[in-house]
Amino acid sequence: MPTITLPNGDTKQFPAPVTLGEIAASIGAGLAKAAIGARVDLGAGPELRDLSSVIDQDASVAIVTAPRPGQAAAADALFLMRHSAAHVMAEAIQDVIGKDVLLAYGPPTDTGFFYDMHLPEGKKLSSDHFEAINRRIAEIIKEDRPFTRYEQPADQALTRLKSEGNKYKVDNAERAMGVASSVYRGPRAAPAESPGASGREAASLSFYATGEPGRNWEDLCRGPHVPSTGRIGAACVLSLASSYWHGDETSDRLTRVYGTAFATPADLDAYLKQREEAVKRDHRVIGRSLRLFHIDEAVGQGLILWTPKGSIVRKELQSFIAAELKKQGYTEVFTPHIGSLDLYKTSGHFPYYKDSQFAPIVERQTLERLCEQGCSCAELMARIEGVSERLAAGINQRTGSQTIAPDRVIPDDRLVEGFMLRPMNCPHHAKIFASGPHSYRDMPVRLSEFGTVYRWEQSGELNGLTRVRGFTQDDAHLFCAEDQVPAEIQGCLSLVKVIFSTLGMKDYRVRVGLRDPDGAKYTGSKEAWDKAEAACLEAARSLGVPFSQEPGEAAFYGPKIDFVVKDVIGREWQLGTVQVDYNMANRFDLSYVGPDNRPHRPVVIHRAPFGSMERFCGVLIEHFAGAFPTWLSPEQVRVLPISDKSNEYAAAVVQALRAADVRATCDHSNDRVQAKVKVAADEKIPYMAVVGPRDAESGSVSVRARGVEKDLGAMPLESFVRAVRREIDARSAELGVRP
RNA sequence: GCCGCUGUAGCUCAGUGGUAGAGCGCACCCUUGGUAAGGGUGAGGUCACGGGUUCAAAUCCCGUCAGCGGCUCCA
Repeated sequence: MPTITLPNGDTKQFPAPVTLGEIAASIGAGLAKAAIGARVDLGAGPELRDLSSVIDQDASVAIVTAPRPGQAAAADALFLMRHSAAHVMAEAIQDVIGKDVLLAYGPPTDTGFFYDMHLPEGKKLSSDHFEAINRRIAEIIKEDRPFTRYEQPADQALTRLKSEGNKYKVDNAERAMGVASSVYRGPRAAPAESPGASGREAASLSFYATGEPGRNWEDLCRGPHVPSTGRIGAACVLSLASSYWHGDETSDRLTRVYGTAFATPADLDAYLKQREEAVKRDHRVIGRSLRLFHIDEAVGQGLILWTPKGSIVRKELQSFIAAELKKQGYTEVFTPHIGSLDLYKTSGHFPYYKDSQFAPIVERQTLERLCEQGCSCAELMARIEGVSERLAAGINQRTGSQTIAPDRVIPDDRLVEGFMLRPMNCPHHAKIFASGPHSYRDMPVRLSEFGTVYRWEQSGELNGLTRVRGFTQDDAHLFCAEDQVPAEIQGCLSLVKVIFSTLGMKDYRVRVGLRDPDGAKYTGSKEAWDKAEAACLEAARSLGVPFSQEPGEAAFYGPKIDFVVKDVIGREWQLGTVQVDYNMANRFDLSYVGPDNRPHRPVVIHRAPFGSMERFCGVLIEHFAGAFPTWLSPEQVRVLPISDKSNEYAAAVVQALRAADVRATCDHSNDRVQAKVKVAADEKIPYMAVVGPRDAESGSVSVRARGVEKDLGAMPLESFVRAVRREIDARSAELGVRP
């Protein structure tokens, strides 16, 4: 006698087990018609289920419906459609390419779905096949075949899958049954689930036929699905990529086919259009057309050349944050881009991350001498990577923990000294702190620097401004007494908030990176980590925005609070970051004198509200689609003389603007005004000042603001200059000059 | 780093074995025009780089480099 609780609190009693479809029908015919699945809570948390699923105990049930025309589809509905569309696409691909394509894993994602598959030797799938595949997808949807679920005892199902010769499905089934030996930490896009596991004990495996089992296409799958293919509004294949089986780079390489589905063809169309539009916002495209930055093969991969226009944007951002830092009592320092290898052995960067740093720089004479002595490459490496006895003893003594492997320690006279391009700024700042005595009265010491760092990123990871090999952090290190940590974290978070609110960036998420309980890469004591993690969580809670806690995302020296945004393609990038570090002070033996006249260890906070200037500017270009607010615009006003006859007055206008520290130029070309307007509009310049004989006579300018179809009319030059100046000073996000 | 795709003028791209092309941009000339492209002329190319096949290669093959999309990484 199941009692069903509906979302509005009503309850319904059924004399016998019922399907979710029957429950929908009992509520209303319209609902039954619109239903495509249901969200069910049997007491263990809500889960999505098929309409055919039988409920034989008390439960909360919310029917998931396909949206009415014009209504936005709910996440659950899209999930069901996309999960189902993955099956339809896989069937279509097998129809087009061949039945011998081995399917591996095909989950829904945030914006669609993908299916990983293994193509048999000699077979190829390329975008040339998309048209045929999409046609077949449309046919299958039109055929409106039911998604038919059936179950088989696990051992029987496994035998069958083995006979079909698809090792991926066999593997899926084994994992679903819980017999797999290794733990599957699924790809981030697709959280680990047990494909085909029908119950928690997985005594049986479930399959879905698109139509009639045994006759139509089918796939091992745990579900849930929409009732029939026709209930997938519209679906299409989008792109091809590659992936590793289980995300393991030593495992098989698979072909990943991305697709998406929407409730209606109109929604799908709108999505595809939006994707096209997004590409136009790509910072690499805008960066080239607006000449904001340049990457040159001859300079090197992932190395940014800031052109004059981009440099203005970056410089304005730096001045903006510098003013905020001054308010918070920071002091500025300058340090070199390179440091002794020993420094990074002390800080721990070299042993922990040597593979993601540029190779050490060793003096030429030393190398020549070693060559003459017949030193092998392997020997050289060992002697560079080794740690001196003195250094190892010091580090171990201070931290009390074994941070240097014994085989790393070699006699000082065998050691080859070198330098490194710095991967982080903190060691230099630590040495500045250590260079003089500090009283508790002077704490915290806040050292800031726009510090450029270099990291050896894998070539396949490089991406425009967002992932580079040399970048400048708006870095600072706060050396605090322990009881100052919470307030200082708050101060850092407020910087990030000022940046985001000034620039009108609302679409970000906050991530608290904690240590992975099984991870071995971390340095420092458990007690220190516990304290640091508690401080970060406390600060995140006070932020007033939702945040996620992510084990394994911590830095090797401490936990952190990150601000993450998405680019136009939907990829996530970490921008601002605040990291608590209880380790660096130990490693560098930093101290301050407390009120008790005894030395105390400071706690160090690393923070970079922009993160990296390169990445931030990349994201910012996309945020504004290149149309920067006036204060950030490389060119703020373009003066457009009607003809040569007005050149003299135009020059006077430019001069007046420049005198007020407004970035202005004049378009002297012999084009007509129409053309000059078009060019200035394409360059996304905030204001145009059209000047002709009439303006020269009255001392006015005819103003046109970006994004406004018509000109705003004439206004006195002086008031225009004043208005623009006021807008810049306010760092206004909007163009506000009006006559 | 791995898989796939791509690489032709400053930019966007056409050219599929037989003389290297277009539009935009650039230079110059005409035009002196009041708000999203007036007209003309011209310069500009080791067809990414290196090898191979061929009478002949931008085009076919191999390798390298770089870019793009993923994956894997990411202090």
